[in-house]
Amino acid sequence: MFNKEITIKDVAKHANVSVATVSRVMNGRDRVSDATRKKILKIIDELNFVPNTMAASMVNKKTKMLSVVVPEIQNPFYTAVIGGMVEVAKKEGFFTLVVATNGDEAEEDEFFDSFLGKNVDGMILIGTHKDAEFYRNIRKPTILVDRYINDCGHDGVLIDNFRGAYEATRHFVEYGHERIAIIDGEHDFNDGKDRYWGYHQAMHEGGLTPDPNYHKQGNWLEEDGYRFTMELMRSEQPPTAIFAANNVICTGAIKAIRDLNLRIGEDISLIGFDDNELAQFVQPRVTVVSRPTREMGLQAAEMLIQKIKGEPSEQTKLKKVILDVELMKYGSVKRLNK
Amino acid sequence: MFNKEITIKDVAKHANVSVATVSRVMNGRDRVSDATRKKILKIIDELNFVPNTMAASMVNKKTKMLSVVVPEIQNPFYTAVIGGMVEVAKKEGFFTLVVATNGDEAEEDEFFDSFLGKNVDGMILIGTHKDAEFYRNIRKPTILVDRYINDCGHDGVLIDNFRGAYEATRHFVEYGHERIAIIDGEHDFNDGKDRYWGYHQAMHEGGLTPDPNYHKQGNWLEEDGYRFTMELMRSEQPPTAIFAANNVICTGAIKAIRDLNLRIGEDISLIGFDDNELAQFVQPRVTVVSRPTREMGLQAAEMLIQKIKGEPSEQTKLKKVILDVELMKYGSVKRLNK
DNA sequence: ATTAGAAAATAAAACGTTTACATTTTGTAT
DNA sequence: ATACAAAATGTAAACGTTTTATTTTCTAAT
Repeated sequence: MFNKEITIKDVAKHANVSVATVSRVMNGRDRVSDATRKKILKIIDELNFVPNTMAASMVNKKTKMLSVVVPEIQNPFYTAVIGGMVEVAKKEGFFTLVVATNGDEAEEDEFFDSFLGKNVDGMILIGTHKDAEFYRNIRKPTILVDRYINDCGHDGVLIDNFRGAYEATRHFVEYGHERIAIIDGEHDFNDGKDRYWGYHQAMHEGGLTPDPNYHKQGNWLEEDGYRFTMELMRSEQPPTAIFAANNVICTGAIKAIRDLNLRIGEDISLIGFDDNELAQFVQPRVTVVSRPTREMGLQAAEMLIQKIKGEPSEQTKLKKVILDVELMKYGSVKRLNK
Repeated sequence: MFNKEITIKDVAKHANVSVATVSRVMNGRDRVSDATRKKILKIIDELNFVPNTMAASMVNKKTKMLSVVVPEIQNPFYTAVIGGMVEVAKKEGFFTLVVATNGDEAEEDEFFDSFLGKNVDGMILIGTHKDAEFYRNIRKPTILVDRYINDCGHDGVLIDNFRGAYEATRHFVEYGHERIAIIDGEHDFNDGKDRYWGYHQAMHEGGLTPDPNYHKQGNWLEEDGYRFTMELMRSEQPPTAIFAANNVICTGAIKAIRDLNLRIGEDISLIGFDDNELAQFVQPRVTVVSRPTREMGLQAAEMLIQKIKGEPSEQTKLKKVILDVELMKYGSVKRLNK
């Protein structure tokens, strides 16, 4: 219980060699004779020696730690990204520091000031800041996920938000819908903005003019989905279709539709962006724009580690990886024409 | 981009003082004249100096890092615990390392070997190992959450699984149910075991003998909930009530009931352990044994930090904190008697 | 003006590694 | 046996802090 921590020196002493030799067998760097290697390995095992990574970090400037910064830790989208990242990181021998900023710029600042500044090899960032300046100040290898800020100076892993919304809306149009509503939120980040304009373009291409009364902007929250769906359906001329621009809005919409005693795919057609438990449960299952959440984490982590390992000279051009979305048609859209 | 990292030495040089003095103003430890303090603070700000925590850790043996080890990172129960923990940790100036073991003992071992052994001030552990030995070998301040192993030598934060299951079952009995089934999993850990015996006791107290045919043991998975519910309801003499011993089993049960075209609270009564999205959605809402997930994280983190800060002499007795559960009656249990 | 004592500041050791360079040992060809 | 290259190991500096022991500076009482 009170035995002092065992250091490389203890191992060296027991093995009758210098610390350098011990260090060498641990890192497999230089050559060491087979005999001594075995001897040292045995002693390491006997003494239960585990090297102090921080001491090592001091000299080689690698901490073998990554960090992932997300707005909140309980949203399934973020945990999926984190899950993917942790998996890759572990495989490559990195540990992952998880930081939640609560979507608060000040908290994000604080974090950067206090810790990250120095001790992490790289990070994956789902940022809250909206100014490119903030991101340009980050000197560590960094990958932006989901929310990309132009001129930020970092690589990104994104999905094609525009296309997702476009496909969803086009699906409505093809099925003969004309009164198509969209529930989204502030256009603070490109992702949300793109979704709106994807909707917009598909409307125009279908010969429809987006009606401002059918565009409900909240805060991307479940309660917005609920409230606006109620509002829309109780209006004089309710829409025949609703596009819920993110997962929780969709959840809210489903609940509202239920509480209004309406039938999905019959009284009202619905498409959600991003899958979710409820959309899968109700019948018919809700058609959704599915995005590869876990893959985003995997991809981002791979790019990050690549970057960390790579020569500094390999300063390639900035890279944005756009992962594809897919419209999963499950039958929550009623066919009106033909 | 390529400017060298700024160290405490640079600050000292610019301020014309020794590094010791700079260190002192940073830590507020010793006294420093007001004039020099101001001067140094200004320089720190100007140079944008952020101290290297690892170097500091080397000498004072505190990393200001906590770690939380969970079986998986996508289960809402674990993320809730993590969320609570991260919140407390941040407030106290600690960062949180998240480790997922995938419920695999070998992975858990590997983790302990490689990193945690030394570089974290303490940890919260939702362990996969079943042997007390494993836990006794952990020399760091550690709090076990949810799954407690006797004689492990660490404090724990738990919920009253026995009582939760007992209350649920008693509720069934009071409403006149006699054919009460339970779907659970292996009794590897005390939590699961206790739930079964809580059910068991309530049955006996209600003058009922638990029927082995009504006890379905799977692997605590959603598919088990689905499969066993199907099985039970299609049997010759289906139960009138089912107790789903965890959140995902309950989800599976709800889906099965839906697919069987049965009505919850009418054709079959259901109680789940731990709340979940679906249980909240269906109508009537499913009665659940609710446990304070986030609070578990908060409580555990507080105890942990307390322990870390405390004098080593304060070797108090082991402490198990049992948080209370609550049976939330929402109407998925039909009244059969009276 | 002197000096004791407090206050402020410094010098240097320590933390546990890695690694460039130096030295010793071993092996090989003459 | 000798010379020399290659292999194995050792020595010591470095990483960026904190902290103890020590020195310098200041304050105030004589």
